[in-house]
Amino acid sequence: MGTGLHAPILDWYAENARDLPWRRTDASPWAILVSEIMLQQTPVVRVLPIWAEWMERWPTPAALAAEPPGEAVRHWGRLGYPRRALNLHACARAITTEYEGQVPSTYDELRKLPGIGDYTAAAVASFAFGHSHAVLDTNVRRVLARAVRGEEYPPKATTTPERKLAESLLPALDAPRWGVAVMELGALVCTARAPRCADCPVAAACAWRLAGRPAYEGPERRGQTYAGTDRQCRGRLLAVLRDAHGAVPKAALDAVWADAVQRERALDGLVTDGLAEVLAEGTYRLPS
DNA sequence: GACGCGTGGTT
DNA sequence: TAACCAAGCGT
Repeated sequence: MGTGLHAPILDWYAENARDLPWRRTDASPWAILVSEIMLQQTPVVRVLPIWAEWMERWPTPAALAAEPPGEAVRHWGRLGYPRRALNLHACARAITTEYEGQVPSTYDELRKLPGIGDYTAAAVASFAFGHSHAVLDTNVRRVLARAVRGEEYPPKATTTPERKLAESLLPALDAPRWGVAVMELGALVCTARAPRCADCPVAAACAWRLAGRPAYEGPERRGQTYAGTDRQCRGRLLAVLRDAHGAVPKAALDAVWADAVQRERALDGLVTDGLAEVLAEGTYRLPS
Protein backbone atom coordinates (compact mmCIF):
# COMPACT_ATOMS: atom_id res chain seq x y z
CA MET A 1 0.00 0.00 0.00
CA GLY A 2 1.10 3.47 -0.74
CA THR A 3 4.11 2.80 -2.93
CA GLY A 4 2.28 4.77 -5.59
CA LEU A 5 2.83 7.86 -3.48
CA HIS A 6 6.54 8.16 -4.16
CA ALA A 7 6.78 9.42 -7.72
CA PRO A 8 3.98 12.00 -7.46
CA ILE A 9 5.29 13.43 -4.19
CA LEU A 10 8.92 13.51 -5.34
CA ASP A 11 7.92 15.14 -8.62
CA TRP A 12 5.78 17.67 -6.78
CA TYR A 13 8.68 18.46 -4.46
CA ALA A 14 11.03 19.02 -7.37
CA GLU A 15 8.69 21.73 -8.63
CA ASN A 16 7.45 23.27 -5.40
CA ALA A 17 10.14 23.00 -2.73
CA ARG A 18 10.96 26.21 -0.90
CA ASP A 19 14.53 27.40 -1.17
CA LEU A 20 15.39 27.21 2.52
CA PRO A 21 19.03 27.92 3.41
CA TRP A 22 19.48 24.83 5.57
CA ARG A 23 18.47 22.68 2.59
CA ARG A 24 21.19 23.94 0.31
CA THR A 25 23.96 21.54 -0.54
CA ASP A 26 26.51 23.70 1.23
CA ALA A 27 24.65 23.61 4.55
CA SER A 28 26.87 22.04 7.21
CA PRO A 29 25.64 19.40 9.66
CA TRP A 30 25.85 22.07 12.35
CA ALA A 31 23.72 24.44 10.30
CA ILE A 32 21.15 21.67 9.83
CA LEU A 33 21.20 20.73 13.50
CA VAL A 34 20.63 24.34 14.54
CA SER A 35 17.76 24.67 12.07
CA GLU A 36 16.06 21.52 13.33
CA ILE A 37 16.16 22.63 16.95
CA MET A 38 14.89 26.08 16.04
CA LEU A 39 12.08 24.60 13.96
CA GLN A 40 10.69 22.55 16.84
CA GLN A 41 7.16 23.90 17.25
CA THR A 42 8.17 27.08 15.45
CA PRO A 43 7.19 28.36 11.98
CA VAL A 44 9.84 28.62 9.26
CA VAL A 45 9.35 32.34 8.72
CA ARG A 46 10.24 33.13 12.31
CA VAL A 47 13.27 30.83 12.27
CA LEU A 48 14.86 32.22 9.12
CA PRO A 49 16.32 35.49 10.52
CA ILE A 50 17.46 34.01 13.84
CA TRP A 51 19.10 31.06 12.10
CA ALA A 52 20.97 33.39 9.76
CA GLU A 53 22.23 35.46 12.67
CA TRP A 54 23.37 32.37 14.55
CA MET A 55 25.19 30.99 11.53
CA GLU A 56 27.08 34.21 11.07
CA ARG A 57 27.89 34.53 14.75
CA TRP A 58 28.52 30.87 15.52
CA PRO A 59 29.37 29.02 12.29
CA THR A 60 30.73 26.02 14.17
CA PRO A 61 29.90 24.15 17.38
CA ALA A 62 33.22 25.32 18.83
CA ALA A 63 32.30 28.96 18.29
CA LEU A 64 29.11 28.61 20.29
CA ALA A 65 30.78 26.41 22.89
CA ALA A 66 33.24 29.20 23.62
CA GLU A 67 30.43 31.50 24.77
CA PRO A 68 28.55 31.46 28.06
CA PRO A 69 25.13 29.82 27.77
CA GLY A 70 23.42 33.13 28.44
CA GLU A 71 24.62 34.46 25.08
CA ALA A 72 22.75 31.66 23.34
CA VAL A 73 19.63 32.58 25.30
CA ARG A 74 20.09 36.27 24.51
CA HIS A 75 20.42 35.72 20.77
CA TRP A 76 17.49 33.33 20.80
CA GLY A 77 15.35 36.44 20.95
CA ARG A 78 11.64 35.79 20.91
CA LEU A 79 11.71 32.44 19.10
CA GLY A 80 10.01 30.77 22.05
CA TYR A 81 10.85 27.76 24.20
CA PRO A 82 14.20 29.29 25.19
CA ARG A 83 15.40 26.10 26.80
CA ARG A 84 16.18 25.12 23.22
CA ALA A 85 18.89 27.77 23.20
CA LEU A 86 20.36 26.19 26.31
CA ASN A 87 20.09 22.78 24.68
CA LEU A 88 21.91 23.97 21.57
CA HIS A 89 24.65 25.44 23.70
CA ALA A 90 24.99 22.15 25.57
CA CYS A 91 25.04 20.33 22.24
CA ALA A 92 27.85 22.60 21.06
CA ARG A 93 29.92 21.88 24.14
CA ALA A 94 29.31 18.13 23.96
CA ILE A 95 30.19 18.07 20.27
CA THR A 96 33.35 20.03 20.96
CA THR A 97 34.56 17.89 23.83
CA GLU A 98 33.31 14.47 22.82
CA TYR A 99 33.33 14.57 19.04
CA GLU A 100 36.27 16.82 18.24
CA GLY A 101 33.94 19.53 17.05
CA GLN A 102 32.20 17.40 14.43
CA VAL A 103 28.45 16.82 14.67
CA PRO A 104 28.01 13.06 15.16
CA SER A 105 26.43 11.30 12.21
CA THR A 106 24.46 8.42 13.68
CA TYR A 107 20.96 8.44 15.06
CA ASP A 108 22.05 6.87 18.35
CA GLU A 109 24.78 9.44 18.97
CA LEU A 110 22.54 12.35 18.05
CA ARG A 111 19.71 10.99 20.18
CA LYS A 112 21.86 11.29 23.31
CA LEU A 113 22.49 15.01 22.86
CA PRO A 114 20.35 17.37 24.94
CA GLY A 115 17.12 18.48 23.31
CA ILE A 116 17.43 15.94 20.51
CA GLY A 117 14.59 13.46 20.54
CA ASP A 118 13.43 10.93 18.02
CA TYR A 119 12.37 13.37 15.35
CA THR A 120 15.45 15.60 15.47
CA ALA A 121 17.90 12.70 15.60
CA ALA A 122 16.25 11.11 12.57
CA ALA A 123 16.11 14.43 10.73
CA VAL A 124 19.78 15.31 11.25
CA ALA A 125 20.99 11.76 10.51
CA SER A 126 18.93 11.84 7.36
CA PHE A 127 19.26 15.40 6.06
CA ALA A 128 22.85 16.07 7.12
CA PHE A 129 24.34 12.63 6.62
CA GLY A 130 22.13 10.90 4.08
CA HIS A 131 21.07 8.06 6.34
CA SER A 132 17.76 6.26 5.96
CA HIS A 133 15.38 7.01 8.83
CA ALA A 134 11.65 7.52 9.11
CA VAL A 135 11.29 11.21 9.82
CA LEU A 136 8.03 11.45 11.74
CA ASP A 137 7.18 15.05 12.35
CA THR A 138 3.69 16.50 12.58
CA ASN A 139 3.56 17.11 8.81
CA VAL A 140 4.53 13.57 7.85
CA ARG A 141 2.16 12.09 10.41
CA ARG A 142 -0.71 14.17 9.06
CA VAL A 143 -0.01 13.32 5.41
CA LEU A 144 0.14 9.60 6.16
CA ALA A 145 -2.94 9.75 8.38
CA ARG A 146 -4.91 11.24 5.55
CA ALA A 147 -3.46 9.61 2.46
CA VAL A 148 -3.16 6.10 3.89
CA ARG A 149 -5.35 5.79 6.98
CA GLY A 150 -8.16 8.01 5.74
CA GLU A 151 -8.32 10.14 8.88
CA GLU A 152 -8.10 13.89 9.17
CA TYR A 153 -5.52 13.94 11.95
CA PRO A 154 -2.96 11.48 13.36
CA PRO A 155 -3.16 10.25 16.96
CA LYS A 156 -1.97 12.62 19.67
CA ALA A 157 1.20 10.62 20.25
CA THR A 158 3.14 8.66 17.65
CA THR A 159 2.04 5.04 17.58
CA THR A 160 3.84 1.87 16.54
CA PRO A 161 1.58 1.42 13.48
CA GLU A 162 2.45 4.93 12.34
CA ARG A 163 6.13 4.18 12.68
CA LYS A 164 5.82 0.87 10.87
CA LEU A 165 3.95 2.54 8.06
CA ALA A 166 6.53 5.30 7.71
CA GLU A 167 9.36 2.77 7.72
CA SER A 168 7.60 0.63 5.13
CA LEU A 169 7.45 3.63 2.83
CA LEU A 170 11.16 4.45 3.02
CA PRO A 171 12.57 4.20 -0.49
CA ALA A 172 15.72 2.21 -1.17
CA LEU A 173 17.27 5.25 -2.80
CA ASP A 174 17.45 8.76 -1.36
CA ALA A 175 15.41 8.42 1.81
CA PRO A 176 16.35 11.97 2.88
CA ARG A 177 14.73 13.46 -0.19
CA TRP A 178 11.60 11.42 0.38
CA GLY A 179 11.38 12.57 3.99
CA VAL A 180 11.78 16.25 3.22
CA ALA A 181 9.33 15.97 0.32
CA VAL A 182 6.57 14.52 2.50
CA MET A 183 7.25 17.15 5.15
CA GLU A 184 7.02 19.88 2.56
CA LEU A 185 3.76 18.51 1.20
CA GLY A 186 2.31 18.61 4.69
CA ALA A 187 3.62 22.11 5.28
CA LEU A 188 2.37 23.63 2.03
CA VAL A 189 -0.58 21.57 0.77
CA CYS A 190 -1.80 18.97 3.26
CA THR A 191 -2.09 21.56 6.00
CA ALA A 192 -3.86 21.10 9.31
CA ARG A 193 -6.60 23.69 8.97
CA ALA A 194 -7.51 24.10 5.28
CA PRO A 195 -5.82 21.46 3.12
CA ARG A 196 -5.46 22.38 -0.54
CA CYS A 197 -6.51 19.06 -2.01
CA ALA A 198 -6.93 20.65 -5.44
CA ASP A 199 -3.16 21.19 -5.52
CA CYS A 200 -2.22 17.82 -4.05
CA PRO A 201 -0.18 15.41 -6.17
CA VAL A 202 -1.72 12.39 -4.45
CA ALA A 203 -5.32 13.59 -4.22
CA ALA A 204 -6.48 10.79 -6.51
CA ALA A 205 -5.10 8.17 -4.15
CA CYS A 206 -5.83 9.90 -0.82
CA ALA A 207 -7.96 7.72 1.43
CA TRP A 208 -9.28 10.68 3.41
CA ARG A 209 -10.34 12.65 0.35
CA LEU A 210 -11.89 9.57 -1.25
CA ALA A 211 -13.90 9.05 1.94
CA GLY A 212 -15.30 12.56 1.60
CA ARG A 213 -12.94 14.23 4.07
CA PRO A 214 -14.70 13.00 7.21
CA ALA A 215 -14.20 15.18 10.27
CA TYR A 216 -11.80 14.19 13.00
CA GLU A 217 -13.44 11.92 15.56
CA GLY A 218 -10.65 11.40 18.04
CA PRO A 219 -10.38 12.84 21.53
CA GLU A 220 -10.70 16.56 22.04
CA ARG A 221 -7.40 18.37 21.53
CA ARG A 222 -7.15 20.80 24.35
CA GLY A 223 -5.55 24.17 23.73
CA GLN A 224 -4.54 26.01 26.85
CA THR A 225 -4.92 29.72 27.09
CA TYR A 226 -1.73 31.67 27.36
CA ALA A 227 -2.72 34.91 29.03
CA GLY A 228 -2.08 34.79 32.75
CA THR A 229 -0.12 31.54 32.73
CA ASP A 230 3.23 30.83 34.31
CA ARG A 231 4.46 30.46 30.79
CA GLN A 232 3.59 34.01 29.91
CA CYS A 233 5.10 35.21 33.17
CA ARG A 234 8.36 33.38 32.47
CA GLY A 235 8.45 34.93 29.05
CA ARG A 236 8.09 38.42 30.46
CA LEU A 237 10.79 37.89 33.05
CA LEU A 238 13.23 36.36 30.60
CA ALA A 239 12.65 39.21 28.15
CA VAL A 240 13.85 41.63 30.81
CA LEU A 241 17.00 39.59 31.43
CA ARG A 242 17.64 39.24 27.70
CA ASP A 243 17.31 42.90 26.92
CA ALA A 244 19.46 44.06 29.82
CA HIS A 245 23.13 43.35 29.32
CA GLY A 246 24.36 42.46 32.77
CA ALA A 247 22.83 42.28 36.23
CA VAL A 248 19.15 43.12 36.67
CA PRO A 249 17.81 44.36 40.02
CA LYS A 250 14.85 42.38 41.19
CA ALA A 251 12.69 45.48 41.11
CA ALA A 252 12.95 45.49 37.33
CA LEU A 253 11.52 41.97 37.27
CA ASP A 254 8.81 42.79 39.78
CA ALA A 255 7.68 45.57 37.48
CA VAL A 256 6.61 43.28 34.64
CA TRP A 257 4.25 40.96 36.53
CA ALA A 258 1.79 41.98 39.24
CA ASP A 259 1.02 38.68 40.95
CA ALA A 260 3.93 38.22 43.36
CA VAL A 261 3.27 34.58 44.16
CA GLN A 262 3.16 33.61 40.51
CA ARG A 263 6.11 35.81 39.71
CA GLU A 264 8.30 34.20 42.35
CA ARG A 265 7.29 30.76 41.20
CA ALA A 266 8.13 31.61 37.61
CA LEU A 267 11.45 33.17 38.53
CA ASP A 268 12.39 30.14 40.60
CA GLY A 269 11.48 28.03 37.62
CA LEU A 270 13.76 29.97 35.33
CA VAL A 271 16.64 29.56 37.78
CA THR A 272 15.93 25.85 38.21
CA ASP A 273 15.89 25.44 34.45
CA GLY A 274 19.22 27.20 34.08
CA LEU A 275 17.74 30.09 32.13
CA ALA A 276 18.50 32.64 34.86
CA GLU A 277 21.12 33.08 37.53
CA VAL A 278 20.88 34.65 40.97
CA LEU A 279 23.64 37.05 41.86
CA ALA A 280 24.30 38.56 45.25
CA GLU A 281 22.10 41.41 46.48
CA GLY A 282 19.01 39.97 44.82
CA THR A 283 20.00 40.67 41.25
CA TYR A 284 19.55 38.37 38.31
CA ARG A 285 21.10 37.77 34.91
CA LEU A 286 21.29 35.27 32.08
CA PRO A 287 23.48 32.25 32.90
CA SER A 288 27.23 32.75 32.64
C1' DG B 1 0.61 9.25 28.80
C1' DA B 2 -0.26 13.70 30.19
C1' DC B 3 1.66 17.89 31.09
C1' DG B 4 4.64 22.12 30.96
C1' DC B 5 7.23 24.73 28.12
C1' DG B 6 7.00 30.72 24.33
C1' DT B 7 5.58 33.26 20.76
C1' DG B 8 2.94 35.30 17.16
C1' DG B 9 0.23 34.76 12.89
C1' DT B 10 -4.25 33.11 11.23
C1' DT B 11 -9.16 32.15 11.32
C1' DT C 1 -11.81 36.92 19.24
C1' DA C 2 -10.56 33.14 21.56
C1' DA C 3 -8.74 29.15 19.79
C1' DC C 4 -5.81 26.87 16.87
C1' DC C 5 -1.45 25.90 15.09
C1' DA C 6 3.76 25.83 14.00
C1' DA C 7 10.07 20.51 11.36
C1' DG C 8 9.04 18.40 19.74
C1' DC C 9 11.34 17.35 24.05
C1' DG C 10 11.83 15.96 28.86
C1' DT C 11 9.73 14.52 32.97
